[in-house]
Amino acid sequence: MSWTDERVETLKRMWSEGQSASAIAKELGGVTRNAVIGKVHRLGLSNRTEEAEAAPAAAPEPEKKAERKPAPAAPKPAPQPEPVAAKPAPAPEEEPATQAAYTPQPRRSIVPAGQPLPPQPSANEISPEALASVREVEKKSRRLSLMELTERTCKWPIGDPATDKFWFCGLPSQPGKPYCEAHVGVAFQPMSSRRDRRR
DNA sequence: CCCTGATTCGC
DNA sequence: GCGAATCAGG
Repeated sequence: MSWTDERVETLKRMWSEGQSASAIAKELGGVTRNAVIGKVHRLGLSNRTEEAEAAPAAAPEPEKKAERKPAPAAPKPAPQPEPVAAKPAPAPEEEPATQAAYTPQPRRSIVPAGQPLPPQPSANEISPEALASVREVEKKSRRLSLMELTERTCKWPIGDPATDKFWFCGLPSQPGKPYCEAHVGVAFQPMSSRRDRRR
């Protein structure tokens, strides 16, 4: 794999979004996180640190001349490294909901950058045995927060996202699966047993 | 142990 | 320029 314009673009975008090098590498495919990090540095967009400059000191960097790329040939719209444009990416954080006001928020999908996910153990039609099993697992859950999830942690949501009583299972997930063994069981039910389940 | 980014350096 | 190996952390 080589760094085509498109791939570099994806890299830049994801990096600026705060995605981790490994996540980017996985997205791109064909490269390791090392490759991504190396590229990031070569591109000079290492510092994810831009803003955060409310300090009194005016000129933080009396740079030399105001040299700018004259853009030799390509009259591109100049996607140059904007000085202080990118915003810190408003984290999709939910207010802890001070057990008082319970604003029925239209639960938006709360999920990293991954593509799969949003299950919803709620109003499902699962066998009582399976449910009991899940309950049992929930007691052992690591209660991870969104930020703590990785490719190897179970992403089964537990609790109500609208309250602070919400977390993810977090137990070791099955290789290649988003959930732990127990949750894989209830998440991926064969059509056969699923069908015909009377209401 | 899982993960993160940073750096080095042979290619 | 590239990225594996390595380093330095959390």
